[in-house]
Amino acid sequence: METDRQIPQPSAEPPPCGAPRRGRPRSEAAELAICQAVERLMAEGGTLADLTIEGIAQAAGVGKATIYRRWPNKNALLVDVIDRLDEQMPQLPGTSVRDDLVVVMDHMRRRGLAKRSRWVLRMALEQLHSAPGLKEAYYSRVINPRRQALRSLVERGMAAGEFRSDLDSTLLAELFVGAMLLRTVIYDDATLDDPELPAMMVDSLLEGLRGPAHTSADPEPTTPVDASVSA
Amino acid sequence: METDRQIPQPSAEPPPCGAPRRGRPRSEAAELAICQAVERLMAEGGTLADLTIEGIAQAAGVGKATIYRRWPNKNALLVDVIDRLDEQMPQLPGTSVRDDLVVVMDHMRRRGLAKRSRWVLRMALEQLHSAPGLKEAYYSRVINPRRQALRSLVERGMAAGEFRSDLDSTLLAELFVGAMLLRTVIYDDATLDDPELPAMMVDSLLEGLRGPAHTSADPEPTTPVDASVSA
DNA sequence: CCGATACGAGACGTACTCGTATCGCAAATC
DNA sequence: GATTTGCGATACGAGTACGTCTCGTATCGG
Repeated sequence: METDRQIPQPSAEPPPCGAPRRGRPRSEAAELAICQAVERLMAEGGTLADLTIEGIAQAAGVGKATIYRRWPNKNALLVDVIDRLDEQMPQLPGTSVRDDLVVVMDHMRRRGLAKRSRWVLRMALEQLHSAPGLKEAYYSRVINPRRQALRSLVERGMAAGEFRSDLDSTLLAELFVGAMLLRTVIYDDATLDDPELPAMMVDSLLEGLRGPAHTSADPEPTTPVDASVSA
Repeated sequence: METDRQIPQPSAEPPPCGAPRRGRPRSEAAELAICQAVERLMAEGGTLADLTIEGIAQAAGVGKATIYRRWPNKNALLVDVIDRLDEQMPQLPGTSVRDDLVVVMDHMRRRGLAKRSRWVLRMALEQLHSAPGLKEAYYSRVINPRRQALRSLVERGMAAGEFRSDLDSTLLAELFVGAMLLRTVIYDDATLDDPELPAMMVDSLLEGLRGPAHTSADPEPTTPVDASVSA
C-alpha cells in the first residue's frame, strides 16, 4: 500500500516566485521528452504495468532521477500526462444538428481506428491480452454467445416485420444494446436503477429519435435557438 | 532423483480411464473451493494483478501446490474459471420480439448493477482505480467533456425540433453514440472502415428501427410511420 | 572561479509475485 | 502394513519494478 507521499515539493512546477533558483535550471526539453515518450508508449499499446519508469526514461533518453525530480511517482506522471492531453473536438459544420452529430460520430470512428486515442480505455482492455487465452475465453464464452443470441433475436424481429430489415442485423443489434452497455461498463456513474429504462430505450429506438422539425410548419413555442454556435 | 517418470501432465482433468488412480484421490472439495474463491475474489473487484495465486490459495484455504497440481499456471486457472462460468440467458417471454428485447436489456441492466458479473470488463476498468487519480483525470479530461459537448449538441437538436424533446437529453445522447463506442472499445473485431457508418447510424436512429409489422398493410419503407405508441 | 543544482547512467535495497521444492501428515490402493 | 498420492504450509530462487542514491559531468548565479 503505497500512499502518495507528498515530500516537501518535488512538484512538477517549481514556483517561479521567490528565490531565482540558483544552480543549473531544469531542462525544459527533458520534461517535454518525458511527456512525449509517455504518449508514444501509450500509443504503442500495452497495459498500465507495461509503462515502466525505466522504459519511459529510456524512451525519453533521460535518467530516472530526472523523472522523479519532477513527479513524486509514476502515478503522478501518468495523471499529469493525461491531464495535459489536448483533446480537440472536431470542427462542426453547423448546418444541422444531424450533420454535426454525424461529424462527431465519424470523429469517434476515426479515433477508434487510431491506436493512440482512447489509450486509457484501450489499455484496460489490452490487459486481457497480457493473459494469453483469457480474452479469447471471455469473448467466446460470454461476449460472443450474447452477441449471437441478440443477433438471432433481432433477425427474428426483422423476419417478423417488427424491425426494419434494410439494415445489417449486427448493426441493428448494436444500436439497441449500445446505450445499455455504455451505462453498465463505461459510464459507471450513470444510474441503472430505473426499471423502466430498458423499455424506454427500446421503444424510443423503435419509434425513432427524430423531432418534428423536418416538416414545414412548426409553431413550437420553445423558441428554437439555432444560432450557429459551432466554433 | 529420477525425474523421467513423474508428472508429464498436471492436467486439470486427470483421465478417469486406465489405471484406477492409486494413492489418495484428489479432493473435489479443494477444486471447488479454488474456483469459488476465484469467483469471489473476482466479485470483490480489483485488477488482474490483484488476483495472486497466494491470495487465491488463502481465500480457498488451500495450499499453492494444490492449485498447481491442477492447473499449470495462473493463467490457465483463470481461463478455466471463465470458461466454466455458467452464463445463463434470461427467459424470454416470446410474446413479441420487442418484449424479448426489453427483457434482454433489463437483464443487462440488472447485471450491470451486480458487481460480480462482467468481471473481465470491469476488472479492466478497475485497473484505473489502482492508479489513484488516473481514472478521475481521464474522465474529467477526456470522457466528461465529450459527454457534455455531445449533450449540448443533442439539446440544441431538441430545441431546434430536429430531435425528440420528450426524452432525457443524456439518454438521447447515449442512444446516439452507444453503438459507436461499443464498436470502438469493446467489439474490437467489428469493422470501422466504412465511412458511411456514422451517417447510417444517425439516420437509422432518427428514422426509427421499427418495421412495418404493427400496421396492417403498409410496406412503404420511407414514410415515417408515427403510430401513437406512448410507453 | 565556486557552490549549487541538474543532467544521464546505473547500482542498490525493498517489495511483490510466480512457480518449484520440501516437510509432515492424511487417505487411498495393493 | 507398505506404498503411493494428495493435502496445507511454507521456504526458496528467479524475475520484475519501484523509488533512492551515487557518480562524474554540465550549467547556472554570484
